[in-house]
Amino acid sequence: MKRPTIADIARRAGVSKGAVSYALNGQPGVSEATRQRIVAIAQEIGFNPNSAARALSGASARAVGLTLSRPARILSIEPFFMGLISGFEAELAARSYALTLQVVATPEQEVEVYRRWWGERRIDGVIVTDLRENDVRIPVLQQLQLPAVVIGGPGDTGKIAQVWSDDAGAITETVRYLVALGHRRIARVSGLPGLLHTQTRTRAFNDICAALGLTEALTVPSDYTGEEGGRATRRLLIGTERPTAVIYDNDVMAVAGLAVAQEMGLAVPGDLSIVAWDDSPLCSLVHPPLTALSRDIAEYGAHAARELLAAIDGKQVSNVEAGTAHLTPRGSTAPPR
Amino acid sequence: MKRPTIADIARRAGVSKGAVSYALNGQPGVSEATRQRIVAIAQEIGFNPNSAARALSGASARAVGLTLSRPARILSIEPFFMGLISGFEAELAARSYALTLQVVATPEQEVEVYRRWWGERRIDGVIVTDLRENDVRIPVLQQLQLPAVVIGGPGDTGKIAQVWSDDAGAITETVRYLVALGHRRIARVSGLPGLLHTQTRTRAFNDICAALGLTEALTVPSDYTGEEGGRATRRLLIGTERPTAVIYDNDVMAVAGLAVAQEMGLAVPGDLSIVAWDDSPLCSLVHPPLTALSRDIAEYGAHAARELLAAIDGKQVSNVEAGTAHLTPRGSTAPPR
DNA sequence: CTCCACAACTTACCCGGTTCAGTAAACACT
DNA sequence: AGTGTTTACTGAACCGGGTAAGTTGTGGAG
Repeated sequence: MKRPTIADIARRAGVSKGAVSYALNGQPGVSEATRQRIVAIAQEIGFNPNSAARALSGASARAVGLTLSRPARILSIEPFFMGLISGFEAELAARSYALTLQVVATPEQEVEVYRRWWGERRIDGVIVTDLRENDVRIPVLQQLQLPAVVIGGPGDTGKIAQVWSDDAGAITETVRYLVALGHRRIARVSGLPGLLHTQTRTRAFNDICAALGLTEALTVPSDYTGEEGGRATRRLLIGTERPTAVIYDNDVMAVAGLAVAQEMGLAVPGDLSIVAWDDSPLCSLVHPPLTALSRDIAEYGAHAARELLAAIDGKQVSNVEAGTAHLTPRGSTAPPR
Repeated sequence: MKRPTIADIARRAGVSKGAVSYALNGQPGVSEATRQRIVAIAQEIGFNPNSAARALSGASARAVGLTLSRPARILSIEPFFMGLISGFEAELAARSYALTLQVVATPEQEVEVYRRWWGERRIDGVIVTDLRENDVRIPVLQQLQLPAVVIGGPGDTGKIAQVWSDDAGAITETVRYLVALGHRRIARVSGLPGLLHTQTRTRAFNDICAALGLTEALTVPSDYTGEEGGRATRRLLIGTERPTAVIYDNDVMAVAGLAVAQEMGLAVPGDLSIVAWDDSPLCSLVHPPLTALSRDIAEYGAHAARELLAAIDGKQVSNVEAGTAHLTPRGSTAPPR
């Protein structure tokens, strides 16, 4: 089948290509009557502008890029990214931007992908996740002047917009809640230590524990996988002075931690309370259901997409906080025995 | 920053644009010495061909499309799709094709997206998941002559290539295994009944149960969500003649089913054996770990991507079976008490 | 020495939109 | 009536690659 072009429309409407272009883009330069006639013809023959031609003549590519830099085995089970993607999509589809995805292994590869995309003019902007300290991607994006939005700060990203949620506030609330229940030995199994938001959480965790006089606040670094989360939990629970509550940096590790506790014959929440960060259906469907730090991840993604589209439109955007995760108590937390 | 173009390379190399194009694409028409000089310059200035220009001049867009047609709440937790995406990516990245993603709500919307992508010349082909009976997408793809690969057959897709795994064989093996353990009352919680592979599984399940003389083989339709899976499980377990084993069509429902059993005071696997379809880390990290039907989903995706790229290259492709899921026994299956 | 074949290029047009400069007609204003 | 100004267009250049057709230059055969 042949794709209809504006030349086809122009011929049928008896006008020039230029007039068709003005009419379809809502530009001034054609009369209302002509515009309606042209739009009707476009509708009728099912016209869609060739995105390549459009991108080539200076306009935008109407696409944004997202790189995912976790190994496949983590990506497949981590609900966070799919939630994020759904959120992006809702916003992007509304403005008919496409989302281009690439799975990468390292930040260096990610930089390569950004350079390639930029050179290919394939995308108008990128969404950057998992901000690190002195992130190598930031200077590259600035150099290329590629519109971007960073998720996972707050951090130093210069003029690049950020969307973040108040992790410090959330963890503070959680520790206060556990202490109110009577817990004194609270541990934490964290995500990848290189990520900025992990560091933010760890700092806030240490601060609030110190403020409340908890001397044994311990953070065990992990990597978001269930296996590692389970191992970290086992290590925490074999000590003589085992914690009575553990906070996990994602839901997958929390579920794994729950399984380890059950396997070791500990009652949850009687012997051990568990809190998961990032609520997902996963938390509700295990037994007992997990107390979790909930936030609307899709909305978080939608927010980021809106900021990115604004940046692409040339609007100066600033750092935006997208809302704090709030504690959703379920069956996995209780006063210690 | 200005993007380098072939004109820049041509100027620096002292040749014409055409020569550069021939050199970079490995076409005859330039001497080996000139080619190497041109390639070196391209390398040096970090040249990437503008994908829009390339797509416009008749060549391919070097991108393929994937639509995901499940609600966000299912997508976020279902490990299958992320595994599939990782698999695609591995293959696509190797040939530097981009993956364009769109989340849709209905098959009709999906068709709209295909039409738009085709009109925009944004993609060279699409990957179709969740094949249905009399799928509305198939005739559209044939009409548009858009290269495609279908995942989730086997079904009637005319000339469009299919990649599928032998679900009937897998479920037969599973039922035989459970019967060998001594189970006689085996139930199944299925995925969306409209999907062709769900129907394939149901038919095979009924057939093998009949062949083995199991009269109470019951399939309860569900929708892949944990909530629905849990509800279906509860309905199965409140009867007087409750099943001693349940097979779930995905891991999420299986985990939910496990939680329901635990909540109802049933021991797994003592009172109830559980089998999950599609192994994911999720199955190993609950307690007890779930016996699952494993297949390499990423490889499944990679396979599909290879077929699609072949179809785009104009090679005639046929239906391919991508390997059967095999039973991985873990702690959730045992002889009934 | 002439002619031909072929390699190694160059030239020019194509793809399908966007956009700017130009133009003719309609209209307003003095 | 004559002079701007505005409206509604047209025509052509342009984006950056791909490629068919044309042009050189070189070497070998006769």
